Amino acid sequence: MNVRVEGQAVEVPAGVDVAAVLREALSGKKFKAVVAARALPGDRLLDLSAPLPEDCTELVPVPADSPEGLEMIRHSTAHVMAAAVKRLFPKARVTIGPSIENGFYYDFEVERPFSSEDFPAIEAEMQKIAAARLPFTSERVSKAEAIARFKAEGEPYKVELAEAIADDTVSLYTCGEFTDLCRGPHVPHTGFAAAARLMSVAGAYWRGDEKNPMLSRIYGTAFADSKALDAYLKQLEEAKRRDHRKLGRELSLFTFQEDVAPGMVFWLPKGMLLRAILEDFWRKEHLKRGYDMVQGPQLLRVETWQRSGHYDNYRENMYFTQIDEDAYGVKPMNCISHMLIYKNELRSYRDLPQRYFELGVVHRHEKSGVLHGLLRVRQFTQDDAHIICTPEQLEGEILDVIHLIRDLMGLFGFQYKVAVSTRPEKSIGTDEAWELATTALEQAVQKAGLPYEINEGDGAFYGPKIDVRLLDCIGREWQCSTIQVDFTLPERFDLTYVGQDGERHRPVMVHRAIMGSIERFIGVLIEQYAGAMPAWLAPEQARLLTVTEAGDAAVERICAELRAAGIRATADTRNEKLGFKVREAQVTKVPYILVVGEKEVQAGGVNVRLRSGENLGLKSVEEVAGLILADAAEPFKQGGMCYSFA
RNA sequence: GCCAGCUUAGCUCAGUUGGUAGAGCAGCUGAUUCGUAAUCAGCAGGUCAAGAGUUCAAGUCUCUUAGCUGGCUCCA
Repeated sequence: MNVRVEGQAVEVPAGVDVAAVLREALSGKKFKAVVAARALPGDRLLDLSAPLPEDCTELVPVPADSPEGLEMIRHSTAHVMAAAVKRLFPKARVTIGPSIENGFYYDFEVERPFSSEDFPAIEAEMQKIAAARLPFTSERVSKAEAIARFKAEGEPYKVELAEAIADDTVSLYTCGEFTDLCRGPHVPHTGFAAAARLMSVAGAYWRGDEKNPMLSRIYGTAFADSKALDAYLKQLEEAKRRDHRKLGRELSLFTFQEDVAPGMVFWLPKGMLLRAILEDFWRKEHLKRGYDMVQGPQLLRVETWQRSGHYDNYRENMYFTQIDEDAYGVKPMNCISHMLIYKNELRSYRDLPQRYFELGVVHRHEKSGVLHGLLRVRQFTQDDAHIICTPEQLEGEILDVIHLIRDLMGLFGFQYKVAVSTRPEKSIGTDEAWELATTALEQAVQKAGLPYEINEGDGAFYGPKIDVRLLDCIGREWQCSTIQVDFTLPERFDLTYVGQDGERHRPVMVHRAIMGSIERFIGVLIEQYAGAMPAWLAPEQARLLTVTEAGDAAVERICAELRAAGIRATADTRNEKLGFKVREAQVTKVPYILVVGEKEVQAGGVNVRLRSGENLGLKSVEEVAGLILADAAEPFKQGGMCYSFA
């Protein structure tokens, strides 16, 4: 048979393995860095030791440092780690060990959970296995035989996994004395697992279910070579410098007092100013886009939460308070108030859609282990809105919301992922309603031209949703925007509008948040900009520095002028050396550093230094004010930027 | 809530085989008046997260609780 490899035709006798074909076609050196091959047609990923498929017409080598190659190295390294663990802890039971983004993990059932103190021994054993360059060999056996073998080895989790496989035969991979149930493929030998590092331990439930036993998980990472591994570890260190919790302290933005109010933010003057600017911008943007601002009470009577279903479904996350005979629930969401505002008068189809916007402060008693700086707190502010509309208006309303999401994310340059979540098993509402809402969501995302994935069965019990997730500095995903279609609450609260026919009809409600929570959004924002906020958001836009006290009067005067022009300027007239004051302004990320010394006093201007270190030289006060104001112009005001009403 | 680790001055961290606490930065006081990332000196600052236990003696060993960090489950 004839096969093409990188454009070159190779003559292959039947039954020859993939490695032999590649070796024939490629130079020896190039072949070393190849860990697998793709077979066309069919796009199958093959072990190098696998026999070449009969129908194969083309082979594409998979290099070790390609995304696919790395995935294989990591998956194989997970096996090597499991082999090392079984040598050191023979009683450990193996479960699963996939590759994940940036690494891999393996879950074990052990008497004593692993701690990072176990890492040196495990890593040393892994190095031994890697140095031995043991081949990964695969075999296909009957399901019954695999189950019998895992039973004999005392591996109940593997038995359970094998039993769940639909096929009659299963594939097993062996390296050294360790055999694992695995679909493969794997790298040719354990030498490819040499550039590995164990990262952390974690408890993880078997199959991700809280009711199952907790396993001990070891996270690790692996790369094609040690140089790439070192580069990755260095990059992780760099990323930690952008951690919003560290920057929040360094830039005096916010603080936590864990003993007093765990999971709740104390906003310091600069952080509160940043937040106020962001909120102010956001309110104006909502008014421009046809929303009305409303605000409901912080507490609602318990009976109302019973009616909404929160008392039955969400009680463990709510705070309650009681005075005399009156019991109240602190709101965990804003939707109830918005519906009650809708119901305040009789609505006509001419009034729809009603779009209620609220920067609503909500409290949710999150489990203690999940809190994380600004990104996961117990008291937070949602940029929440509820759109109450007719079924016919649904798709257009959703499209507008998606445009708003796209504009905001584009404004800050965020990378984000969109997912449409469909009807879960436990849900309420008619098939038609679900169909209508899901279609509306999907069509809107498609019309907006956003790539998205479908999360089958991941919707809320009352309706399907769109979620948008942003990445923090080390690549963790945080859900921010959400659009949810809801038929249930309008039903429960008997929302109606009078149609053209004079009859009462049931409106649909869309719950939506764009930033998600102001706290979380600011947290991700700080990491996105590494603390150097754009001029329009910077709490302190310009700082005037004196060289000696001879400049004090000029600096005070210029500072007042800039403030009068609407610039957030401060003056640093402390008796310190200029270098000291410049450094301090620079580390606190002030966008404009304005120096006033003898020269500038005489010329009647300031010396302009940017936080990048660039020096723009002497400029008049008017010039500088113009410069800063242009730089700090509110986004969306600037020529059509980000706008997309197509 | 579950698993592992951590908690020493406002911040970042030292602290020996158990012998009763130390630095830098920040703060305060004074000197210094200086040109683009750290001027010098002095002073002050701690129930070593909280509680209990072992011990002649605990920052150090054991247990309990709280909080934090990284995960799991959940979630904006």
